[in-house]
Amino acid sequence: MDSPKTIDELMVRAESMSGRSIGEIAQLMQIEVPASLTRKKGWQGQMIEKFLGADSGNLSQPDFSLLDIELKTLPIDYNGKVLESTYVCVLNLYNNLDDETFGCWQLSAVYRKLQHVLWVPVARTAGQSVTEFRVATPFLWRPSEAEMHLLKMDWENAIELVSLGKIDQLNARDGEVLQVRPKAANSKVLTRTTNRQGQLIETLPRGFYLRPQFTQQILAQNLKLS
DNA sequence: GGATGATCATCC
DNA sequence: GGATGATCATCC
Repeated sequence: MDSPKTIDELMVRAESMSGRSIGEIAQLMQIEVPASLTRKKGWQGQMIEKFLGADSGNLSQPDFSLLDIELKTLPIDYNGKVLESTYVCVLNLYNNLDDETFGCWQLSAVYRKLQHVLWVPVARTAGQSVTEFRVATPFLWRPSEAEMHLLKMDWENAIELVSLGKIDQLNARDGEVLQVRPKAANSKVLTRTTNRQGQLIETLPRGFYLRPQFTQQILAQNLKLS
């Protein structure tokens, strides 16, 4: 599918998925559905990207580059409860002190990606096959000033610890809405960072994630509007 | 039962 | 390894 040229075009495509099962959408695209997501964790998100014509691949930029919109699928149950946190992007641990943009929120990948998001909630229940998962109502979201402030606070706190070489003090308990958790193939993967003395060391790669309570509120706001 | 830390697939 | 896409699995 070509990349959509306008927001309207994107939303028409997104809305065409509403109420359809994953099996139906996969069939339209002639893609085989895995029996389980255990070994295909990103499969659903990538299928929906393809269906909507996302064009960024694995570049570090919003999925729809022309529109500057990021796509996120959101796993929910049939009561509308958010089931998982939402991965945003990697946390750059290699803080080059010469890089004055390192601590700049508005230049960060988190800001860039979250300033405009197309959420595609997908409902599922335990024991259900992936084919039976069902797309709920996709919606566009821009963080409110208050939401943006919360994100910025959490982001700045994380970045400050990294800048000080205190990545070891940063864990998933930090951050009101945006947290930092491991993001790697396994716990033995290493990436470069610096310690308190500014020496180069290696540590586990981390990523930024939105807490489920936060995305739950985003979902609730949208339900009120529709 | 929810949250934290661990892990899986793919592309380059 | 590092980016994309995330969910799994264990702990508390």
